[in-house]
Amino acid sequence: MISRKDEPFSRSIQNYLKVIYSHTRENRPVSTLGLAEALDVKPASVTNMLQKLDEFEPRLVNYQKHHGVSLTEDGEKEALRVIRRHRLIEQFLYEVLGYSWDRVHSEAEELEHVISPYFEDRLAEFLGEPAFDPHGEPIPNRDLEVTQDESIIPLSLLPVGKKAVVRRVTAGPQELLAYLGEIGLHPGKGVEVVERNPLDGTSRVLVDGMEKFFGVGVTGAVFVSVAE
Amino acid sequence: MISRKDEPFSRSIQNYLKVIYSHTRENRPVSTLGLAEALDVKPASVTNMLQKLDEFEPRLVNYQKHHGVSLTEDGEKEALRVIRRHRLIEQFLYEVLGYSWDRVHSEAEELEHVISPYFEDRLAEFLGEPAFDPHGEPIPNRDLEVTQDESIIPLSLLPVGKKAVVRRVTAGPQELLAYLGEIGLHPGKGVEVVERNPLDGTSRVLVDGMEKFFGVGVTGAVFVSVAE
DNA sequence: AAAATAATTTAGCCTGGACTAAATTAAACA
DNA sequence: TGTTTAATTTAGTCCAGGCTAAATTATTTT
Ligand SMILES: [Mn+2]
Ligand SMILES: [Mn+2]
Ligand SMILES: [Mn+2]
Ligand SMILES: [Mn+2]
Repeated sequence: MISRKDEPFSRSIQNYLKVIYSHTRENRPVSTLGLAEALDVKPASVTNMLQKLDEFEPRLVNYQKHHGVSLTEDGEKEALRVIRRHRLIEQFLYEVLGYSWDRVHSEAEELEHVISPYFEDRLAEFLGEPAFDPHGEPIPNRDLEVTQDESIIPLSLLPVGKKAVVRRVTAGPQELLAYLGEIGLHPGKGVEVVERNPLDGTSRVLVDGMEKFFGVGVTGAVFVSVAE
Repeated sequence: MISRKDEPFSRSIQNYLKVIYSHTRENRPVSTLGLAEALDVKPASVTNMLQKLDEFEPRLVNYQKHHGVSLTEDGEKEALRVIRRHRLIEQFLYEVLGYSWDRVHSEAEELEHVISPYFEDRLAEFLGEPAFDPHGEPIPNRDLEVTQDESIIPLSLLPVGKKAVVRRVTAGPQELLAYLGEIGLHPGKGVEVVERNPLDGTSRVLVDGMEKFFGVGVTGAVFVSVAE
């Protein structure tokens, strides 16, 4: 039983919680190996940290030896706090300081651990309480509620010929993001699949008046909503 | 001999360098005790760190057992980099996010270690390459040059009856700064000493149309330039 | 110049969060 | 079901940067 002492969680702990959160959005309990990769840390270090996290008071994760971890209510709250800061900062860097959207992530990854609650509030206010970050990811509000639009689908599933609007571009490798930005594939832009290879899913896509070719690696990471 | 490895200096090291820099602006080599107080750390820890700093390659400080430390060229460069970031951030918090000037310091104290060179450049540009922070302290420019106005004097030395303009309010305890802000004692404001007690230096001061009473603790920390 | 006091340094310890190598457990396959 | 392989955990280290207590050096006072 480790007491909380009212100190903020360490930067390491915050990173762990955030990664556990995003990974459990998809496949339930996360594996040690998965965390190790995402955090760029060796598996033994992950086990170590999970054991600590598991005996925090109040408990932040549910950890079962050899069966992965998931977040408790409290762990999820904290993860969402970090994510809110991260995305607010990204939005600030993009809108105010003129960063390109492929540069915002690494900077936010550091700042998210350092700004005070007061800074967070002032920044959110200054930005006009934004609901989305530059990649189209939802920013949890002050009460940590996340608005998740149900009606969005990956571009890989958009039927040929249907017009759609880009809603979210999930951060892949920095260079990919840079490229997609250059060709104008941003949230809000219209897109249409003009042809799709039935074998490997490769698509010809009309974006910003130009035709481009994407594999499923790309079309699976771009989310769109079909124009009504 | 400790190699640099091109990693950035740790947050601890940055804080040490910054404090050594400001303390040596006044009284030459800084004492272990002085550093310990300023850094809120025990003297033994300071000695420890100074020994490490002294064998960095390239060397950051000149340290002589029992005779204090001072910065080398390289150490001063690094200190100025941190100070530039600190003051740019303070200016941002004050001008853009609407912080009061007594709240900017503690926030900047953290952020100064975390922002990237790119962030620094973008921020400086966004702010219009400011030369002073909210307290009137000079912000080193991109080449780390500090403009120091020679003609400013502490309010404690301003002759009775001479009109002057506030130029700098050196950060004291937060509450004092908050009070001085409330009564309008900011850089740019006019002031005049209407009477001074010859015994203890206590002064009646006209500021923002109101008369206030200050001890030398205050008047020594407020710097003014005499109106031409 | 000796004694008393103050400042500094040394020695040894601790904590967080990483790592490697070895041991163990779970999963997949024959 | 037994065996091989993959994932995970344990055990023991390391490093930064703190700390306390004891030892040492400087400074001041008598
Ligand atoms: Mn992070
Ligand atoms: Mn994002
Ligand atoms: Mn600092
Ligand atoms: Mn300042």
